[in-house]
Amino acid sequence: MATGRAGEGLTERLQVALKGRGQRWTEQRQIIVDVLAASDGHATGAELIERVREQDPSATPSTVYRTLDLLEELGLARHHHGPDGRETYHLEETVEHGHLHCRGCGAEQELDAAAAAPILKAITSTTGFSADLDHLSLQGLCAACRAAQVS
Amino acid sequence: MATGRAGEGLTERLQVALKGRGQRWTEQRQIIVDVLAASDGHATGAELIERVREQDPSATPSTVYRTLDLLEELGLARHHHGPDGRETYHLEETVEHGHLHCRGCGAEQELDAAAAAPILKAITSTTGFSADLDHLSLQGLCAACRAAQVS
DNA sequence: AAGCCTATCGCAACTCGTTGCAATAAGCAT
DNA sequence: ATGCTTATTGCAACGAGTTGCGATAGGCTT
Repeated sequence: MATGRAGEGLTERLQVALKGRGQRWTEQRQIIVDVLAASDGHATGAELIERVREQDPSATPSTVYRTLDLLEELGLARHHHGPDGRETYHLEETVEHGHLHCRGCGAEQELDAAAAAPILKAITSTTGFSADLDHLSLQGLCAACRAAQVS
Repeated sequence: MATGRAGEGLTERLQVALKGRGQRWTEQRQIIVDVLAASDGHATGAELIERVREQDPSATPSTVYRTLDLLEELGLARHHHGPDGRETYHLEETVEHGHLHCRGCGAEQELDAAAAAPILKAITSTTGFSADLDHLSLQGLCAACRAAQVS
């Protein structure tokens, strides 16, 4: 985890996928993928840019965001929006998961596929809608804060 | 519907609530509330600013956003983030509801409290988390798109 | 090895939203 | 009505993210 260097398999998969679409493998993209791999968990766009810049000061926001979009198209990365609307990215390697933001204590907990299954099922059965777990970002009160609010 | 003028009761409620907090009732705020009331359904921050400007060209983004925040504190308005992270506001008068964005056809459907109940219950029972319906903004595939995707 | 096509990059300008600060004005007390 | 306190406004600068465009450079062809 968080090796600081994308696994060889990952880089190769990318090169092949890009070539197949007539797209190119560049040093910049290597760096961005590495940074993303090193930021296991989540990172905002701004954070990623900052870290990429440490390795290549000439990198610009547009390039980073465009690469991030590309990685999403390839199904390699995902992004979701936090409660403030800011973007957060993570590698697809990371298990697909949802997010729960507590507006009481500000804590953020993850929601893995197993825990989410009953929820997604409830959504489908009441609305016919099949929701993407990765975009499931809820805000509310966690159990602890609800207990504390008995007041 | 969409009267273009906030109901008298609404304005009065606001004035009282503000006074109670040592805050002030201003022409700007009247305009913003009116615009919000006229935009039945939802409107992005930028849209609201534009409409407010039609009535008062001297209004600035900061004022509008600050007023919107205030209205939320008072429980009079709500905002949520669309799939692109942009903000969308609506009056609290509007029934509390969630949102479902279909990534297939781009349609957006609302999720009323009754339909959401089983979902919220599932969330609470599997995570102990009590989610806010108004921040429930899901992305996925609607029934129609899923059917069309049988491919 | 040289050349060509075009994907990618960096720049600059722009949109949406936020924040600090000084000037204005709302609403209370006199 | 006059003055005082301070909430609110407008401005200007900033942070995050996006987009158009000319310049660079990747990688295939010859």
